[in-house]
This record gives sequence, structure tokens and C-alpha cells, in this order.
Amino acid sequence: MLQINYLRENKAEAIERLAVKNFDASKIIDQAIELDNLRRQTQNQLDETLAEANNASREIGGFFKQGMINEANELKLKTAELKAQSRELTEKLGKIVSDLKELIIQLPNIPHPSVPSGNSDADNETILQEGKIPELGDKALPHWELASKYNIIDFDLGSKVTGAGFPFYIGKGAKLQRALINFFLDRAMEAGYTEIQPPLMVNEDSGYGTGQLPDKEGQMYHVGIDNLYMIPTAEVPITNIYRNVILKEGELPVKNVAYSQCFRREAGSYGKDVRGLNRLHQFDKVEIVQIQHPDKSYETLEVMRNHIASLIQDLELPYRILRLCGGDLSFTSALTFDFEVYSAAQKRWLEVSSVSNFENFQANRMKLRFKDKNGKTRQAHTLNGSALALPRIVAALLENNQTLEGIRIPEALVPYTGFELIN
RNA sequence: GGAGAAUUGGCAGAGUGGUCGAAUGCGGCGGUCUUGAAAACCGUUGAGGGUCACACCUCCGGGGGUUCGAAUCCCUCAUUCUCCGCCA
Repeated sequence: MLQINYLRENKAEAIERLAVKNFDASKIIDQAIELDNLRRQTQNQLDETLAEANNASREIGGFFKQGMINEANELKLKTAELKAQSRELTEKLGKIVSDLKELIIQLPNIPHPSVPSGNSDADNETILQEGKIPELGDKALPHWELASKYNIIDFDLGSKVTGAGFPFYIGKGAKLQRALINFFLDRAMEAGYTEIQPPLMVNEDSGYGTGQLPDKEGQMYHVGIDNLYMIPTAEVPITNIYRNVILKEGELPVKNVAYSQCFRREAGSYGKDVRGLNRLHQFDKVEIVQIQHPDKSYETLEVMRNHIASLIQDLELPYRILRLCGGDLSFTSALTFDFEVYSAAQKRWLEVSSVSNFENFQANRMKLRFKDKNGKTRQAHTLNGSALALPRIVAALLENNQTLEGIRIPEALVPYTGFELIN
């Protein structure tokens, strides 16, 4: 959520930069500023009424103490009137505040100046491509066929027991999952992150805090009987730890890493996009989250980007980094880099990570602040990134490393798997 | 799941209808003293709205109510603790 004061003071800039996201904000901002004026005016009226009522109550107290019952009762008539007035004003103010919030909440985050304009993923800017794309020949199998050939992932069994998109990992397939999770977590801890195991379900407030609610409600599994939501990413519980929190400047940056399973309904997905491991309802992910001083958040974004890149390099996968264009940038993000690995049998790039700086957009929404050196309370910046999401990494590993003898495990992972070959 | 108790500022803990945004202690910050530190002493120390700055308003787990007036009384929800039941 953007701040109304920012909009008041930087209206032209906000409109101009939101245009990069193909968002015409001028009307909403005008309405918001007008409503905010009305809010201030109404708040003043209410405050004055309440102040008068408070004074009268104090006087009544004094009269009672002195036994001046008549005077007290007379004053009560006045307070009754003030009370009716303040009730009316409170109602009016409440309506204004909620209307105002409804307006502002429609505004996406302001994109960073480096964000290129564009409409779709076709306009994203490739800023780096690295690693050798393997030549597999015609006999190469896609990962879903390799999975059943070596009996390491069973999609049909998942469909039987739960539904499509909930695979079973078996034997070396299961061990490979565990190896990747540990590898990612260890690397994050070497980089100074604190490991956290979060709850996999969150309440409504947390859903609002990170912005899944109310808009993306349909994307989450909802446990109706207890009104809880299955998390679509560990970002939700990890970031909500800091909802309504004021940190000390010395506590920044906060660096947390969490492995969690993630649950997504993915309503409306279909076709080759969802084949095999390409898109699942339940998957594993290691997520890094940082809360940083506003002056340092972009520096931190670079560091996080390098961390993610080094993981993919160590897994010996060809990858590229994209700077998302305005049209592809998420609602809450100011700047996002996507990582894609090349899955050589499918001959496609698969997104395995997305690292973003949300600046104070999430912080404003969930009241995450810090006290700076001068004792002033300010909003912190939040950042997060996948490091990494497993299924597509597994897909690329299986496809790219297939040989006549079996599937070769990258060297960095062998200490974790305990085997060098899936055969 | 059943019964009972509790929820106050960073922490501990007073406050049961009137000037209480809240005693006191600890912690934090600033200062005096000191070569420096400790101790001692003095001052300061919650958040939001509003203002050039004041004034003023709101917040004592969340929401609602009673009252001229609520941290204090009532209702409701959440959480924590104790006992019982069940249980990895």
C-alpha cells in the first residue's frame, strides 16, 4: 500500500512512474487526495466535539463532588447533544477512512526507475545468461518420463491419493528433495540467514498483511472450519512475524530463511505448463527474506540476486536472469529479477526464482517499522526471493543430466544425496 | 473437548467509575562525576492522527455495550496459564 502523504507530495512523479506499469493512476490519486482532505477536516470536527464533551464531563464530575446536582443535570443535556454529534462524525469519518483505503489499495507499488516499460513477459530484459545448454539429441526424455523410468516420482499415485499436482517422491527422488532442501538451507545459513520453520497455515490477518487477501483469495487453499489458509509461500508467515512491529535500527537487516511446503490452487492453469513438475499444487521451496534500512535495500537486492545465482551455478544449470518489465511486475513489487533455468528436453526456460524489493509497500500495509538513530519511527523495506523452488530445479536436473547410465547428480549435491547417479 | 484464572508501556508490576496515557522498579537514551569504566546522582524514555510549532483527539489483548464520564462495569471473540480428558 502506498502512503497517502507520499501521494500528496509526489503526485506527478507517482502518476508518471505508475504509467510504466501500464496503470493510469491520476484519477484515483486525485480522488484519494480529495478524500484525505475531507478526512482531515472531519477528524478536526470530531476532535473538537470530543474535547468539548471531555471538558463537560469533567465539569459534571466537579458539580457532583460539590453536591450541585441541578447544575450537573443541566450540563448533561449538553453532553447528550455532543454525544449525538460525535457519534455522527465518527460514523462519517469511518466511512471516509475505509473509502480512502479502498482507493489507495488499488494502487500498485511504484516501479523502480530501472524497470523497463512493456506489456508482457516478452518485454522482460535479459540481463545475464550463463551456463552451457546441453545438446541431448532426439532420444532425450522429458522429466516426467525419466521420473517413471527410474521410479523416483509418481504422478499417477498422487492423482489417486489426492489429485493432480500432488506427486509422490520415492526412493532416490525423495532423497534428492531432501538433499536440495538441505543444500539450500546450508548455503543460506552460510550467508548469515537465520533458519525458521514457520506454520504452514496462517490466519486471515496474515493473509492481508502480505497481500494475498482479499484479491488472491482463490489462489489459496482455505480450511473453512478454522478459517485458516494454507500458505502459498513461506514469505507469508515469515514476513508477518513483523506485522505491527517496530524494530531498532541496530536490528537491521533482519535475514531469515525458511524451508516450507507451498500450496497453490493454480485455478485456470492447463496444458503443457502444468505437465510433470512444471506446476504443482504442493511444492517445496526455500525462501530468503530480508528487512532492510531504506537506504540499503537495493544494495541488498543485488546481494540476494548473487546468492541465488551462485546456487544455480553450483547445480551446474544453464540459467538467465530477467529484469521484469512494468507489465510483468507484480502488484506489490518495485523491482523484480526472475531466474530461469533451461530444461533441455522440454527445450524451455523454467522460472525457478523471483527476487524482489517491495520497498515500503508491504511495510506500510502491515505497519512494519524501525526506529532510526534520531529516534524517529520510519518504515522499513522488505525483500524476498526464492532460493530456490524445488520442482523445476528437479525437472532441469533430471533432463539436463540424463545419460545412458542414468542421471548424474551435480558434484555440489553429492555430499547431500549420498549418491552420484540415479539409475 | 470440559472447568477455572488471567491479558496494562521494551520487561516486571500498581491501578476496580472522574485531571490516568497510566505509580513504582528494571532496562534504554542523555548528562554530572571519572584518565576511562563501574557505582551514585539528575534528566529523559510508547504509538497514531493533527499543527509551522503548540493546542487538541484516539489507543491499557480485538470488537461491541452501559454511563455525563471506563484501564476500571457488562457482552463477545482471541490468546496465555492451571486442573481434567484425549493424544504424536
